[in-house]
Amino acid sequence: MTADQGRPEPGEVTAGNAAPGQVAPGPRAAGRDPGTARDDDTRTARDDTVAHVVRQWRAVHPDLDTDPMEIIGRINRCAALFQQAEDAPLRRAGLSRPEFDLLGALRRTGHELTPSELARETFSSGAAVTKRLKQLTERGLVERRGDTRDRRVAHVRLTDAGRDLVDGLLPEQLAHERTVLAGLDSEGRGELATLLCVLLGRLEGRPGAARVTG
Amino acid sequence: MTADQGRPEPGEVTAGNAAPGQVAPGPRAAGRDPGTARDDDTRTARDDTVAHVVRQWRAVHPDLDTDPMEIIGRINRCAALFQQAEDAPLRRAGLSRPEFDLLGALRRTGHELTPSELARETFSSGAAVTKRLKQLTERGLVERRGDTRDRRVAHVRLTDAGRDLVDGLLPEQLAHERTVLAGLDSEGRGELATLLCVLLGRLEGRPGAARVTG
DNA sequence: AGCAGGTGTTTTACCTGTAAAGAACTTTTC
DNA sequence: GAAAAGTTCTTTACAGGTAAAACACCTGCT
Repeated sequence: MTADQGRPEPGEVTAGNAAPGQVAPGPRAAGRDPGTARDDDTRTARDDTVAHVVRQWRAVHPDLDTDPMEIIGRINRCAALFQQAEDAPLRRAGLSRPEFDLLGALRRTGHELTPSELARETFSSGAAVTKRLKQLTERGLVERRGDTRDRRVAHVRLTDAGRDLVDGLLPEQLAHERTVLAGLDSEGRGELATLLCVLLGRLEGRPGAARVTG
Repeated sequence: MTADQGRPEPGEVTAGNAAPGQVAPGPRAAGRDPGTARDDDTRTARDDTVAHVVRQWRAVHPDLDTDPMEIIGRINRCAALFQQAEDAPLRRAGLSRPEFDLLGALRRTGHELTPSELARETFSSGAAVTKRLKQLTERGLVERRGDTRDRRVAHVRLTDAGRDLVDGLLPEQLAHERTVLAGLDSEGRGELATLLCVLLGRLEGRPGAARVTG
């Protein structure tokens, strides 16, 4: 990911999240589930931070269905770690992620945007955008001009320097993402994208956005 | 997810603003993608905020392989939206998510923890933990006592009020997560957990953590 | 002992985000 | 054509995070 979508939280990550999520789909009671591999003894499998946390919750609340943690916890944690890793190159270029997201929004839309549009695109508040624009303008990465008919609105565009900066950083970010994703084969990646798409569909509002397989 | 993991960014997501959904994505260009299996036209699927953003990038940088965004972008966005949704009940209880994560760490481990252990468990900085503990102590949710042998260290534990608060909130969080996950069938959830586990394995350091099936 | 060096926790200075209020305009409405 | 109402953007006051330094305390070496 990269410029633009939301980060889970403002601030920075701090990295952390761990979450408890959930694990198996199964009707909590039964114990092992067949389909989903998850045994701790067999070895390697399912042994990440989240698995550990889930085990702790189960020990303390044996009655609670902790399955959701297996997914949500991992989503949160993956997001945190991805962002943490990708923040480094950004810092090197003197940008914070929110700033990069803003520049990215301008770059990908290809045209000028008003502050409110930028706020919507980057999922941040208007006040935050104002502040970021102030800094980015001072650094010569964006320029602004007032609207001719409606003097309340401003139009923001990338300078050449801003465009070059984004264009230089983007491939690097994608390359890192590709590296991590290489842990999955092509099929797995497609599957993952599809499943996340369904989830995101529900989160973004669309109720029955489940149709994926036609 | 719930207590404990981190949020992707400190700050929070700020995501706050919610994104109402995104404006209409006018699919400006047609761009089909060749290599990656995925077709957007045939059915409803693949039409979320991330899909829109990816289309924009492809239009501007046709040469760039934007595939990773389909996954990473969705992970980030899902994390942001989940947290945003789950922050509401927390606020109602007078807690921020980082605070809840801290309390959750104490609850699930079942015993006292030192500030450094709490920092590690919640993936946050020591300084941040110090500040949170100060507040939580004032509110009577945690208690601290000094170590007897090493007077530098402190031991923090939940008060009854703190324990009850977590126990009251946790089921609510899980219920919400379950609702969203209901968009996937049992098999899909298992698949998703497995794929994320592989990803997280790589992100958390383990190099060849791909073996999941034993 | 005495002290160099390491660890656990807190403090300080600063930065950035948010919510709410404010300022500057435009559009509505009577 | 004003006043009322709605927008767009900025400012203000404040909450909470971080990095780096400060503290307080242990350990090990001599």
